[in-house]
Amino acid sequence: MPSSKKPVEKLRTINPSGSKDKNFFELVYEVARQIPKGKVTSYGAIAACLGTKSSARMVGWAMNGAHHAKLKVPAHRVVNRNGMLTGKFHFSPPEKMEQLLKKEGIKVIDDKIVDFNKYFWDPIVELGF
DNA sequence: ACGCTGACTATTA
DNA sequence: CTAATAGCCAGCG
Repeated sequence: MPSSKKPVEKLRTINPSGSKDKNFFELVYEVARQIPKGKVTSYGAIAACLGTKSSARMVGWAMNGAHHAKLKVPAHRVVNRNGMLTGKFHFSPPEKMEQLLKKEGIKVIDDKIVDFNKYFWDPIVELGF
């Protein structure tokens, strides 16, 4: 990953004529915002909620743009399937992610959430899917 | 226009 | 049990 460290502002340009792709990013942000404090979820869960469970990577990519999004998105509450903070290095200070999680009552050891299953928040279930 | 990379996940060896 | 591989889709050189 030597390259590809550019601002994702171009993400807004991906939509030529108001396709649904733009909506996809919006949906990701929306779902992420629904995550209650002290809870976490995975990229795959959000992807599945949107119907694109096979494209969990796109959710992660959406998070990339979440930082520049107008509305705040608790990206720190979104981790991978193992409960590991794989995206911590994408935060302003990488430590900010686990810092926020610990602040919300979630224990993080070695970049991994303790009792992940216990704090897991499934959008498919919680949002009524 | 082609190919590599990536905040993922599930499957196969 | 852990390691490698294959789908996934959009952005960038």
